[in-house]
Parts: sequence; structure tokens; C-alpha cells
Amino acid sequence: MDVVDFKNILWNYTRKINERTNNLIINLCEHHGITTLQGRILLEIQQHGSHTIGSLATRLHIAGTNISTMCKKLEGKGFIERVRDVADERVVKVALSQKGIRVVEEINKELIEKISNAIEGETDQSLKDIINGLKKLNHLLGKMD
Amino acid sequence: MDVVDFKNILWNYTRKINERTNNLIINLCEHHGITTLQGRILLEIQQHGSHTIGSLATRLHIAGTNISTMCKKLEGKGFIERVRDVADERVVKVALSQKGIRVVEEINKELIEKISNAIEGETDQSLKDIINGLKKLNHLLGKMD
DNA sequence: TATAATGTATATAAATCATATACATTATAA
DNA sequence: TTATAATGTATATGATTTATATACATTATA
Repeated sequence: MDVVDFKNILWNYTRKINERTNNLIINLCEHHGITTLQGRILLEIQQHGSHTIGSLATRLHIAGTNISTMCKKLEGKGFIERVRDVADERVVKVALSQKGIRVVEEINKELIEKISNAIEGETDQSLKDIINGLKKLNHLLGKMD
Repeated sequence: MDVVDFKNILWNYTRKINERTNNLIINLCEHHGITTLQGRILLEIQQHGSHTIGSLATRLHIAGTNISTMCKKLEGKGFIERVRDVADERVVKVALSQKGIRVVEEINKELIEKISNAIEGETDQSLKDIINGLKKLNHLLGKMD
């Protein structure tokens, strides 16, 4: 396959997919009065169980200084709870509050419902094709750094 | 396939791919002293041949008012030329300057080179799998709006 | 114990994006 | 033809995200 063709096809699809996933996330989040960054942080805390400011920063590829500010804000909004680690008082542990747990659950539920509706009628092979393609693309991109 | 599993795998891969493509673009652009938005505008003008402020805004899903400001800036930097349409004086046509053409060509060349190196050793089928997966995913996302 | 490293906080600035408003030009309706 | 609406762009302003510099307390190391 011609490299230029491959590049163009790749460029166009990733652009469109980017737009659509971003819109999806924006809608889900603003539906609950939070921004996408705030949503990403809440989802990451839920997935990982608990986090520190630093581990969140590493995971999300965002400067710890900004995560610190955002978590203060999320605490102010009542979505998370911040607690100093007793073993190492430099560390701040963050966890979802009841309100935070509820929001993440609802966002997840809505996302699953949307995906459920979308894959209605799709074959199992089709879904595997998608995952397989993404896996290979991710691997390819890993070689470009 | 289980919907929740599919959602999680999808979420993780698209997140990683997003990060990696973004980093790729950021590097290519800042290597030429422009931001990603500026790069997107220049690449879009080149691909489309020519554009107006409005058509650029529609294509990039960015408010025309912001494209207007960015194009003024890109004109100031010498990357594009802005000309009032004689047939309809409300319209501003934008085109790449010689400097703009050069930058886009270099960015494209670097991108193609990176992709060339990355797909070295990959089978043709593997590339087709990637495109096929992206195509199906894009179609799926289209059903979620 | 002095110094370095670590983790977080605060302040500030740039980039992107959204919104409100204004204005000239063009299209439409009466 | 004239009044009104629609269109395309410009300007200003604010919010969000991201980057950077600095500071400070705590912990680790020489």
C-alpha cells in the first residue's frame, strides 16, 4: 500500500474519530455540570480505585500542578475528598465522594447505553475488527516516538 | 462480546491513540514555530486548495469568529494571504503563501517519513486491518449522535 | 546535620474555544 | 424600490486547558 495514501486515510479517520469521541465525552460531562477534564479525573479515580495528586498527573499526562488545582476545585464541588497521607505528609490522596461515585456511575451507564444501541445489529466479528485495528494502530504510533 | 468489556477496551485504546496522535502533531508543528491549530488550518487550506473564513470554520468545527482571528495572525506571520472576494465583498478568501506552502510540505514530508519508518516490516494486510477497524469505528460513532 | 529530592500549592501566561456584539454586504419580501 | 432579514467577517471578552516559574513542607540521602 502506498505510504501517502495510507497517511491520508489515517489522517482523515483519526481526525473524524477524534471529533466524535470528543463530542461524545463533552456531552456526557456537561450533562452533569462538569468539564471534560473534570470528567477524565473522576473516571480515572474510579477506575484506579484511589489516587494521589502525583499519580493522577502521571496517568493523565497533565502537570501535577494543574491536577492539584483541579482537585481543589472538584473538592469544592463536592465530587472528591482530599486527605493527607499520614505515612507521608507530602502526599494528598484523593477519592470519589458519594456524589462523585453517583456521577461517574451515571456517565458510565449513559455511555454503555449509547454503545449498546450503536452495536445493535453489528456482528461480533465487526467489534473484534475494530479492536484489532485500534490495537495495531496504537502499536504503530508507539513506533513513531 | 460483552458491552462493558467492549466499552473499556475502546475507551483505553482511543485514549492512547488520541494522546499519541496529538503528541505527533504537536511535535511536527512546534518544530516549525506554529501551534497545532495553526497547523490544522494550514494543512486544511492546502488540502482543499483554497478556503474562505466561513468554509474553514465549517470544515474544522471551529467558530468562524475564532478562525477569523487566527487567519489574521497567520497572515501576520506570513503563512497565508487574505483577499476580499470581488464577487461578494463580505467574503474573505485565504490561500497559502510561498512560506506557507513550504511549511506544509515540510510537515507532510516529516509525517510521511515517520509513517514510512513505522510501517517498515508491517504486512499490507496489517495496514488494511487498521483502516478497516477505523472505518468501522467511525461508522459506529456516527450512530451515537 | 546539611543538602537534595519529592509532592503539592500558588500565581501567571499562552492557546483554544465559546459567546456577545457590531458592521458591511447581499438576499428577500412587501 | 425600499425595508428587513440573512450572511460573512471582525472585535472583545471570558472560560477551560495546559505550561511554567516559584515556593514550601516533608522526606530521603550524603
